[in-house]
Amino acid sequence: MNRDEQNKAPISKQTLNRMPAYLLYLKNLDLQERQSISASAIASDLNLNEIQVRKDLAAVSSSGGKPRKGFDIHMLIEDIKAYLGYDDVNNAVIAGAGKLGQALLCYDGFSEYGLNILAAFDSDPAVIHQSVNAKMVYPIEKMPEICHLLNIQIGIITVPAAYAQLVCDQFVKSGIRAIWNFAPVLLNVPQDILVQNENMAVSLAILSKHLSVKLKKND
Amino acid sequence: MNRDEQNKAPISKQTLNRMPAYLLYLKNLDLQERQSISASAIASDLNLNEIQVRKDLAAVSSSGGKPRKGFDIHMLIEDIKAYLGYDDVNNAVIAGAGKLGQALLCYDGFSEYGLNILAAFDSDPAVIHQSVNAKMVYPIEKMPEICHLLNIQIGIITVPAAYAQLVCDQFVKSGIRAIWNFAPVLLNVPQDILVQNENMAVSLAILSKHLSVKLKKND
DNA sequence: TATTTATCGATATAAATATATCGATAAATA
DNA sequence: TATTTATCGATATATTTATATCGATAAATA
Ligand SMILES: NC(=O)c1ccc[n+]([C@@H]2O[C@H](COP(=O)([O-])OP(=O)(O)OC[C@H]3O[C@@H](n4cnc5c(N)ncnc54)[C@H](O)[C@@H]3O)[C@@H](O)[C@H]2O)c1
Ligand SMILES: NC(=O)c1ccc[n+]([C@@H]2O[C@H](COP(=O)([O-])OP(=O)(O)OC[C@H]3O[C@@H](n4cnc5c(N)ncnc54)[C@H](O)[C@@H]3O)[C@@H](O)[C@H]2O)c1
Repeated sequence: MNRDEQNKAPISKQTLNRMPAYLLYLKNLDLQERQSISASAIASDLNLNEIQVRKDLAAVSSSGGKPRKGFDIHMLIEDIKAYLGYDDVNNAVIAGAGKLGQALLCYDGFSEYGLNILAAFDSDPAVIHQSVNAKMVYPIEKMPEICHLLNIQIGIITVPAAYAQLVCDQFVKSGIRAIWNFAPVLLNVPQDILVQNENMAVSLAILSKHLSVKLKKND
Repeated sequence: MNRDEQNKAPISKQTLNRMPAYLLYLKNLDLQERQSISASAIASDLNLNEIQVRKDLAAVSSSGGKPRKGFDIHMLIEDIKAYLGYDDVNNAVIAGAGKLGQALLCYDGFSEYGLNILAAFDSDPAVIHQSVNAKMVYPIEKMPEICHLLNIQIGIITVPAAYAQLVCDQFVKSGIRAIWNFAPVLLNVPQDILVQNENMAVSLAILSKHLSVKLKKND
């Protein structure tokens, strides 16, 4: 049990958003070379404010940092993983074994984050009953049965936009509790189901704004 | 020229993040059925605060809303697109024509956001000199030449994590001004280059936290 | 035409988040 | 061992973001 679960205030959304970056940074440090690191050093490397980093880390660290040394890297990694829930394995399935769906099926890196993709569903006879990266693609009609059987928590949507709501409804009926949506659609779900949109549109807007500002300065 | 460019304060980051959702929502409205919509109605449909929506829209709308009617849907769509920079076309290339890179190459939806992917680069002889969705995959060595030739602004990184920094450096040398990075790596770039990370880890952390909280409540 | 009303936009307040200050302390150094 | 110092963590302040209040107004209704 970490300090958060014991007595600390819930962690802010912004802090949560920064956590994966800290984790990535810490994992790339050479543990042979050093065992601990200060919030100041992390802040400097990640171009963040030093106090912000210190507060973020204090919020998840189980043991705290030490003056003149900082935080124990290994413990901090474990604390962040535990906080982010990467230690809890969640079963997931994909709806839509097309280009993107297959890329996700083939990616083994998700296990790092506790995501365990077990199977996929599709409506196209050309892909069903085949396996992709040792994961079966089932006909979409089998979704309720298989989801209940495998105790699936997360449904991943990679069907064309036009079918996303339909497939979403099927997921809800199949007992999933969260949806990871890659289709450019705003999904309607019951209150207790979480929809996490992977919205590339936001990234593209930020890129586009950066470029247009730069262009203007050069004018 | 919209009101922002004329005289208004710069728009907040949070407002920018919500814009793509407004745009998607507005695009799905039936223009035959209705020509205008109120901030209150949008807020209700998107589960957002009404005042927040009104302020967000006021920040980008060129003409403002009218009492009892709201905002003109068509104009609002155009205003948001212009604000997000989706009207400005930016040329891009992909480094890494593997599973994910090819999915991106095949996706034609990016043109909606002003992203124009022209070609890809790879080091694997099995994929180079082939075309994917009518876009050529060139040997990675040709990157500087082709990027300069095609006036590429954005470099998309879909190589394995271990090669991401290397490829990133090549992009910088090739004169790109922004990077869209899908590899789980924190890239080092010069000050004036923007790195936009497509960090699926954040989504997975949010999903995981949602599920773990739910589980606890049921205990 | 007068009245009502939904909605806007401006201004005010509240909440969340970021940054600054400073005393305490563990490790390094003299 | 005494002194210095980098860093922490607590508390304070500033900034950003979200929400509330309210008068003005264009459209609907009487
Ligand atoms: N490819 C990308 O890079 C990319 C990027 C961003 C977003 N997206 C979104 O992801 C989704 C998938 O994109 P894609 O490029 O993989 O498309 P795709 O056409 O390659 O794959 C879609 C798959 O969904 C299946 N399908 C269609 N209707 C179905 C249904 N009712 N039930 C089950 N399966 C069904 C199809 O048979 C196909 O295999 C789209 O919504 C797209 O907008 C894709
Ligand atoms: N596939 C996914 O769903 C997914 C999801 C999230 C993140 N990612 C990340 O995206 C990246 C690509 O994933 P993928 O599944 O497409 O991998 P992949 O192995 O299918 O593709 C990688 C491609 O990069 C090429 N490559 C390797 N080194 C290169 C170099 N030095 N120069 C040019 N090309 C080079 C390879 O030849 C290959 O074609 C990885 O960093 C991965 O972590 C992938």
